[in-house]
Order: sequence, then C-alpha cells, then structure tokens
Amino acid sequence: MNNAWHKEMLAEVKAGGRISDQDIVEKVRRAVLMQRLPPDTKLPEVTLGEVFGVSRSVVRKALTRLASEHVVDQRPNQVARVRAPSIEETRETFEARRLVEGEVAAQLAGQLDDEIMATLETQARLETEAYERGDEPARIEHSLTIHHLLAEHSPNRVLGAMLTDLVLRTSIVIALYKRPSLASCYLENDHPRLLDRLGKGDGEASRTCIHEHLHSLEALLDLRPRENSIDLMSILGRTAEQT
Amino acid sequence: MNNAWHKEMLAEVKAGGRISDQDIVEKVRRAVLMQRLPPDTKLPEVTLGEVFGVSRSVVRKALTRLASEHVVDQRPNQVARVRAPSIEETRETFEARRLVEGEVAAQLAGQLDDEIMATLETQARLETEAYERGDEPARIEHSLTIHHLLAEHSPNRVLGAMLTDLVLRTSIVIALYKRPSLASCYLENDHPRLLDRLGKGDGEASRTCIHEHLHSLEALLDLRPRENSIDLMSILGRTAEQT
DNA sequence: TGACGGAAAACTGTATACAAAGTTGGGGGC
DNA sequence: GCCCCCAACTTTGTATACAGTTTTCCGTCA
Repeated sequence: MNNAWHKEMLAEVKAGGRISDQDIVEKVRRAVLMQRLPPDTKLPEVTLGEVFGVSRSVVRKALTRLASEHVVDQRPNQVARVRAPSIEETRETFEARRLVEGEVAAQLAGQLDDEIMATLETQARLETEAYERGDEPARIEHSLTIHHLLAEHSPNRVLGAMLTDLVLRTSIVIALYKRPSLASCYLENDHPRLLDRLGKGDGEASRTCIHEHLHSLEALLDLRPRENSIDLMSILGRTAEQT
Repeated sequence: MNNAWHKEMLAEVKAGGRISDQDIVEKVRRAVLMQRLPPDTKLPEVTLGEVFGVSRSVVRKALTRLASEHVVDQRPNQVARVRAPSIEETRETFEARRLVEGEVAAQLAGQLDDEIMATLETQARLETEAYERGDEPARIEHSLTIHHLLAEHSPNRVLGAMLTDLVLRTSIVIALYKRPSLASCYLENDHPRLLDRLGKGDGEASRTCIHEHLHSLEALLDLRPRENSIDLMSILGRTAEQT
C-alpha cells in the first residue's frame, strides 16, 4: 500500500473515534487526490481494515463506493487497486467536464447571491496566495473548493452531482499526467475572470470561460502516448531476437 | 415487497443456476423500470436474500450498487426503498439528459457504421410494430435499446456512461409520472427522424432532434405539484389550530 | 376515544469463519 | 539456462452470528 500514509492513518484513527465506511471513502479519495496513494496501488481489504480498525465488511462497502466513484478498480477475486485512467479516458473526462461545467456556469451566471460570490472570491484569493508561497497542496485545495461550490450551488442538482464526480476525476488525472517539469497547474487569472463573468450575469461568457480554463488545464498535461506494458513486451521480444 | 414479482423471481431462480450480486442489480432494476416494484416499495435484505437464494452479504452489495445508480434509496438503519424522484428532480434529470444525449448524438452523426445503423432502424421498426399491436412493455424495450445503443457507441465513453445512467433515470420517472390517461409514451416518427439525421451526418440537426424528442416526452408527463406528505402535514397542522 | 409508553419484532451494522479463487515461488524437466 | 507445473500462501466471496437501532403493536391512562 503506502507505508507513510499507512502510519499516518493509524495515528489519526487512534486519536479519533469510531470510523464509518463513508470516512474510509473520504480518506482514501483524499489520499488518491493528494497522490499519497499512486495509481495501481493495491488496497487489500484486511490491510485497510487493520489501518482503520474495522473489519472487512466495512472496508468492502467503502471499496464498492469508491469503485462507483471511479477512484478504485474492483475486479472479481482480485485486490482492489487505485485506478489509473488511460490517456484516452483523460481526454474524454475533460471533454465531458467542459460540457457539464460550462452548462452549470451558464445557468449560475447572475444567480449567485453575494455571500457565495464573496466565498468564491476568498477562495480565489487564497489560491493565488498559496501559489505565491509555493504551497501546492493548499492551492489545489482552494481551486477544488471553487469548482465544488459551483457544483453544489447548481440550480440543477442532477447536473451538480455529475459535475462533482467529474471534478474529482479530472483532479485525479491531472495528478497522474501533469508534466513533471511543472511545479503547479496554476492558471493565473482564470478563476478571477470566471468569477467576474459569473458576477456580471453573462451566461455565455461564463461558459466560454470554463471551456477555455479546462482546455488550458488539459494543455498542461502530457497526454502523448507512452511506452506502456504492451510496448515493453514488444521491446523485450526484440531483445530476445537480438540475443 | 411485491408478491407477484416475488414468486416469479423465486421460480426463475430455482430454474436457473447461481445468482450473483450483479444479477440481483439487473433484476431489481428491470422490475423497477417495468413498474413491477413501485416507488417506495420496501426491499428488506433478508427478504431479497430469500427470493434470490443468497445471504444478506450479496444482497447488501447489490443494494449499494442500486443506490449508486439512483434506483434505490439506502438510509442508515432503515430498509432500502425503491426511490421516488421528486417532480423537481424529474425536470432536472430531463434537462441533464438533453444536454448529454444532445452532445452524444451530435458527435455520433455520420460516424455510425452501416451495421449499427441497421440495428437502430430495426429497433425503431420493432418499436412501431409493438406500439401498433398495443404491446407497451415491448415498445419500451425497443425504445430503450435505441438510446442504449447511442450511449454505448458514443466515441466518448465517459459521456456514454453518463447517458446510460440518465436514460435509466428518465425511464423510471416516466413510469412514475406518466399521465394515467395515456396508454403509451410513444412519439410517432421521433426515432426514425433522429436516425435519418444521424445517418445524414448532420450533428446539429441530430442534437436539435434529441432536444425536441426529450421535450415532447417530458410534456407527456404530469409534473404539476401535488398533495404530498409535506402538504398533508401543514393541512393537519391547520386543522389542529382550528380545533 | 385518543394519545402515550414500552416491550417485542423486524431490520440493519459489524465481526468472523469457512470456502473458493488467485498469486507466488521453488523444483523438476527440457 | 529457461520454462512449466504444482503446492503453499494470500486474498476475495459468501454465510452466519450477535449487537444495536428502528418500527410496530398492544395495553394503559387521561
């Protein structure tokens, strides 16, 4: 699994009280998001049970939920693993999110009350500050909060729930495919500009803004096809021929 | 639960072989879709277990999955019930489906190979025939097949999966809110027209066609606010004051 | 008669035991 | 030296027991 995370969780559980399946879902999801649990990490039921101090029953329920959230891969008779979405799926997830979040933003434009707008602006400011002091985890946290707030306040709850799922999934693939040379996926001004257009009540401008934001984000990733296990196979095959 | 369905399932299980959690998911989902299990029907774990000849462990997993599909409502310490989406949620589901299926159709236009187009046209013809002979279950079956085929062949698998979910959810609410006076929610020509536009490769016309189709469908429902338990509460409250 | 209270029944939550399937590593054959 | 096969080990699948919660129903009291 991941030994550091392992220990950290153990300590946290000892300190806190009882743990429910939903707690496990949230802790694992967060660990995946924060790259504490990299893709393909095995998540055996007994191990997780020991970490959280519960039996397999609870862990199993949590894993089933995580699988339906696309965070974990659960195959019959095999250990659950942290899911590693393909490059193909990454592109498709971004496209789906552009469609859904664009629509949500368009509907939300001019409909957000002052209190929520203020919260959004605070988060945008905190994101910038976190970026400037190089605190990437905090930056991600604030960036996610902005998008989650949009999803949460969508007048259409069905679309809102879909957006929440898509935000999670894009976050995972960003962590996975971020160009290693980049310290951060921060896009200066994108969030403030979006908030400005939302505040002015311009639905179509807000939609466009979301589209551009997500295209820019996607462009920060390295989505070139790469040597995967299949390619490795063929290479090994050729080496064998050369011998 | 539902006694007729109950017995039918018992017979089916005795005839067939082993039953997995996924089988239960499919059978319950289908029963809900076909209105064999009306909204709010209680689904106790032991009863389902007896019906399908498995223990609660398997049933619990199935119920968790059904809950994540929005077919069933699972609250802590309470029996699972067939979900009854509100009128509000019904409208939102239709809106979400228009957005997603419109996009899928636009992407699919001109991209479907002859074999799939032929299958789609067969289903459309079978739907009409089923309608003409008054076989509503068969009509629904063929109609659903058309939309599921679109979802399945969407070049964007993420959008496709979202569409599959939305088709299921709209089917459930159609069953729930269909005007009782209507024998069927059949819309003559809608499906053939869509297939024609898909075949011609006109993406935007296909999207429009989907939008119109779903608006027409929604219009066949009775989504007027009704006396529900909350209204009943307030009435009882006022009666109490009057006394 | 109707409302309240409490015991019994029904049901879910969790842990655990056993069965079945998958994984791994070592020894023998080529 | 390499591959294959088999046995031990690991891990998941399913059933079941018991604890805790909710619901139901009946008897009592105003």
